[in-house]
Amino acid sequence: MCSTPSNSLNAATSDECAAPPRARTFPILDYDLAATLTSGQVFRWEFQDRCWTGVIGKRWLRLSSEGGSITAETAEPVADWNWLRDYLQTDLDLGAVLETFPDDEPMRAAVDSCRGLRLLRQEPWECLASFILSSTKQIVQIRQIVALLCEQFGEPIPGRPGGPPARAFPSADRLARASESGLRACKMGFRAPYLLATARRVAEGEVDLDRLRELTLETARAELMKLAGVGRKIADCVLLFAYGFPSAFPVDVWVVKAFQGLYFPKRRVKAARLRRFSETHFGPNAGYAQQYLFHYMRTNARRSLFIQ
DNA sequence: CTCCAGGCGCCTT
DNA sequence: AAGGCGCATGGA
Repeated sequence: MCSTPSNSLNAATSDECAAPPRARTFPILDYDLAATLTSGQVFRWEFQDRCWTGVIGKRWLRLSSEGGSITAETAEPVADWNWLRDYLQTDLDLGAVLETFPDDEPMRAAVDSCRGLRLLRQEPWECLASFILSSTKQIVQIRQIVALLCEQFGEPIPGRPGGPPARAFPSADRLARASESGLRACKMGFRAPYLLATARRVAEGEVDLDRLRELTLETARAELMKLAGVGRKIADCVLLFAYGFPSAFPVDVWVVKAFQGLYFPKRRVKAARLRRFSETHFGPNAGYAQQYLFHYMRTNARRSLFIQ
């Protein structure tokens, strides 16, 4: 795979009782890795040498997709791969999710254009911090800010074999000890005080991100929205991308634009109304449907189907 | 040059 | 409750 000698996987599987492998292949159908990693739910993956290179927790890795499988290669041996299975959500029955989508023209177009788009299950702090940085920014700029933040504050971890160290996403503890000007140096502008205040509250334990898993969607959302720089939209992104609440439905400018022309062609529609509409129209996996529409709007549609 | 970007917080009505 | 505006920064 990738640009490395391709014997790592074979060596690992043929050499029983040896050290844990550095590579692992997951058989999976209907998984569009490129769409998934570029669809604006996550901001650190880079495509180079026909592989996707990124960091999950404190592990550097690269992913490649061929036919009916995804192959992962890490910097160091891994005994238990459940962390990656969970992140990629490889056990999810995507077909069952797609079946719950409404059978209307825009939904069909969105699914047809990127069947295999998935939702990841991200680490909550990284997801929360990244989306605090996302407001009124284009995805390319969010990626740049996050990259600078990781370079500046992230813990060095083993990277590509023979290459420089990679960086973990900086912890809340570390960012809580940063200065506002230090954060502004990462080009995040007016978002710096928001990120700093939220990092401090998480670091102090005033908000326990792990505990949110046990709450209802509404209660978890209310907890997130107590944090600086976290409104309804960013809270819903975290609830969907990190906690896996399937009905969390982030409404952003793209979703407003898409729905405006489709379902509310006459009057100007507000985000609150779109959220209520989404609860009934898109079914139990409304969040998943939203991600398909969002990605479709950003890539294929532009101003063809939705905007006359 | 202007316009706008996966918004939020705060200030007016 | 609902609408308007400023906030940094950089693509398009």
